[in-house]
Amino acid sequence: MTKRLLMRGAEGLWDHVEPASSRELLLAALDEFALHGYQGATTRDIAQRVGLSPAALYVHYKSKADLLFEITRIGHESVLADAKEAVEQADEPLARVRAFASTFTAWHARHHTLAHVTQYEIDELKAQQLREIRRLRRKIVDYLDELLRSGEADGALDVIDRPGTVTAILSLGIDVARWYGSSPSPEALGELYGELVVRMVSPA
Amino acid sequence: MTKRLLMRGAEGLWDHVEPASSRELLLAALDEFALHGYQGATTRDIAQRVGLSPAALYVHYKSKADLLFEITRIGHESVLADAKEAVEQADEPLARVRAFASTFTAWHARHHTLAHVTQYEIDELKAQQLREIRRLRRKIVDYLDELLRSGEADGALDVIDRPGTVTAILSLGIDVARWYGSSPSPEALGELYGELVVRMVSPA
Amino acid sequence: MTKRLLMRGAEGLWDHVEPASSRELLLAALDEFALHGYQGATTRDIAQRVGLSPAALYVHYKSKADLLFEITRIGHESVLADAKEAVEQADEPLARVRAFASTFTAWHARHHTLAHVTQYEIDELKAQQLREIRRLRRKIVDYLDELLRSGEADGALDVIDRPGTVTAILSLGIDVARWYGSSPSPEALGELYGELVVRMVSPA
Amino acid sequence: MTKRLLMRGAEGLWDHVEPASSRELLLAALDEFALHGYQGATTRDIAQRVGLSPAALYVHYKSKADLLFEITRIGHESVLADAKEAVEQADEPLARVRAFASTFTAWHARHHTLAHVTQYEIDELKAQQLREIRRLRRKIVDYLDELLRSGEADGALDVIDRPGTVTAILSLGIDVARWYGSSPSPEALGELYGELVVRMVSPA
DNA sequence: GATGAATGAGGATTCATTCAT
DNA sequence: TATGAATGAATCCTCATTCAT
Repeated sequence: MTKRLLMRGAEGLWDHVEPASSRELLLAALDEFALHGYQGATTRDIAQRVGLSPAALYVHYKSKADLLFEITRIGHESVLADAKEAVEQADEPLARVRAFASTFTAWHARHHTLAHVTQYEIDELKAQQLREIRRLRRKIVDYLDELLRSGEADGALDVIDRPGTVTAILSLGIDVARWYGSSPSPEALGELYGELVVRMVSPA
Repeated sequence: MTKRLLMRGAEGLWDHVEPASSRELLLAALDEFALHGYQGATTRDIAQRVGLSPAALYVHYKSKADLLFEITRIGHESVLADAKEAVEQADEPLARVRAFASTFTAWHARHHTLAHVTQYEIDELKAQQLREIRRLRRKIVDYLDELLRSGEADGALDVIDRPGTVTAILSLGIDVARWYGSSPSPEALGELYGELVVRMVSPA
Repeated sequence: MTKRLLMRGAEGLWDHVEPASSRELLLAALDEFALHGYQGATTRDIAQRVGLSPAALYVHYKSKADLLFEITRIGHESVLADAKEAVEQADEPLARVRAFASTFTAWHARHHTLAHVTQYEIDELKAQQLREIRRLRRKIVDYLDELLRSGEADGALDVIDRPGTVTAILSLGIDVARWYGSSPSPEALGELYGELVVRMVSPA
Repeated sequence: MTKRLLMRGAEGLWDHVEPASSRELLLAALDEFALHGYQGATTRDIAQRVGLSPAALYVHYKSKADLLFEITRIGHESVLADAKEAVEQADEPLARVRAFASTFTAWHARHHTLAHVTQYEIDELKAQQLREIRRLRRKIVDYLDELLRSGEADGALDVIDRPGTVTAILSLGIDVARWYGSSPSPEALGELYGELVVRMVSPA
């Protein structure tokens, strides 16, 4: 079952999207959004990537924005699942923070295409969908915030400014999506950033 | 004269753009790009913001992409100038790194509109202009890298992975442009991030 | 069946263009090009003539230049077919030259709108398409050249300067497209020019 | 005085246009019109060719169409002058027709750039100017017509269809402007076409 | 004479989306 | 499910021309 959880967070990210045409269109949209940005991507090119006519897209999705919504929803759920799972395997507060930071970072490297869209294109969503995405986002912030808070309470962590530190830790991971190409490996990068974050919150 | 330097990097960012219409168009473009993204911004709206006809834009700039280029060029030059000036006022390696991180961060908060465009829209530039912007970008990376290197040589810094740490420090600052609205103050945020970065590179 | 051949070269010029909208757009473009020149014609007016939106044009053709290409291709193929067919019905060299000249001339009068575009707008084509049109053009030149050459060999014709005479004969026909309105009848004009050309190449 | 006439018709075609800027603009317009057609040519490019601002053009000419008018007027006057002068130096009807044809043809080769504009762009003129140009054109037609008529009366010429033959002779010359590049020499081409025309109108 | 700045009126083309089939 | 044909609205950009200086 550990395996199943891992897959949900990582490999099997798209398996549940049915039928195949829907899934293929979603993946094509992801690539096009990552390549040209949401505005720069065209429904024509997305459909063409899958070998369908532009009209076929509307059989599966109500609009171009719907594609973006599905993608960012899956993205946000996936990071959170990955991070939670990693955190739960550690006991010590410091280890838990390290687990969060390195997994969160590694996710952004491993899925940098998805991460890019997930993090930088959400402003293109319409109000209703944007609200739903923001709810997922807040869940991530709250989860990390609680991690720090309980560690502080313990005396196991020395946090200067909790909200500010939360933002900083997330920034380190998110910004990876801006520059990551293929190296260093997601794992190596995650490890390094985990250590940097540990230093940020370790008592002197 | 300190004042003059400060102005070059910060307040007087646009004063040298002449004539007035050129400057106003540049500022209007900046706002529109920040609001809707480069692709989403229209030349009509940019011109309208200044009270000129759409055609007037082309009296001053060869294309929409040219506006973006000018903006990002000014942006990159401004951060680097700001950061350098702050660093030069500190003596100790640790203090210099702190100066860099806090100034770099504060710049991204203070000029978050400009910073947003500068950091997230450069992919829309054509090859030639992109190359020039990348040159400026490398200058910033190299400058910080040298700061860490010389501190390490001194024994004043403990850097785990220099290139990785350079990226992390820059990420902290750059990502501010993604989320910053109006608080905390650029100075406060800079101070916090400066301290976090100091912890990242302080010897145990 | 003679009738069928005649139609291929003349009446049925556009029948094979499918679907109807494509054909109608092509004919509308022909009229607009003839009326205002290629540059002066607008895609808006072309579409409007057919009762379609400007965008509809791009469902059927990649660009305005594509319309011009199709028109000139059909034009060139049609003259050559007409001329060849007429020539093949004559036996004597002099009669064959007369057949060519009168048919070539009559074609330019009968289809003077098409002829105008075919002869005077090809410079607006892009390199690749221009090359293809020039290939067709050379076929016509070569065909007439061979007609004169074999007649000379026979001793049936007295040609002063073969390439120059070829050019002159073609010029007589082509220039018709510049001035022709509605009279004299294509047939009458063809007959006259046939006779003039016969005089040009008859032995004393 | 022969010299003066020659110059009026040929070399000194533009000398009388004053001041220099006016003349240079006219020549620049000629080149641009020949290169891109009247519609395709831009006032910007015309002015740039002379090193002036686009606005300068309007100091010298009322509009782009005015430039075209001046050019075509000069062109028409020049051919007619050339042809008349040549005809007047011959005595025999046949020789006079030959002189007309060869000179008219040679002019179109020698001044093929000017000839192109003169012959193919007049439709772009506004009614008033078009009328004036047509008047000049009719003068040429009438002159040639009278040449044939008097030759016929003499019995020196055998003309099948006078108006048709007039058109044919003019066509031979005019069409040169469509294809002429740099060879054969204007004189050689004129000689050939003169001979072809002589054959057209010689008694058996 | 000459020009820098400005503009009104388009111009070709693109695009998300619809709908009858 | 899928698509060919169609479109309304927009987009960037161009151009002949004007006018205050």
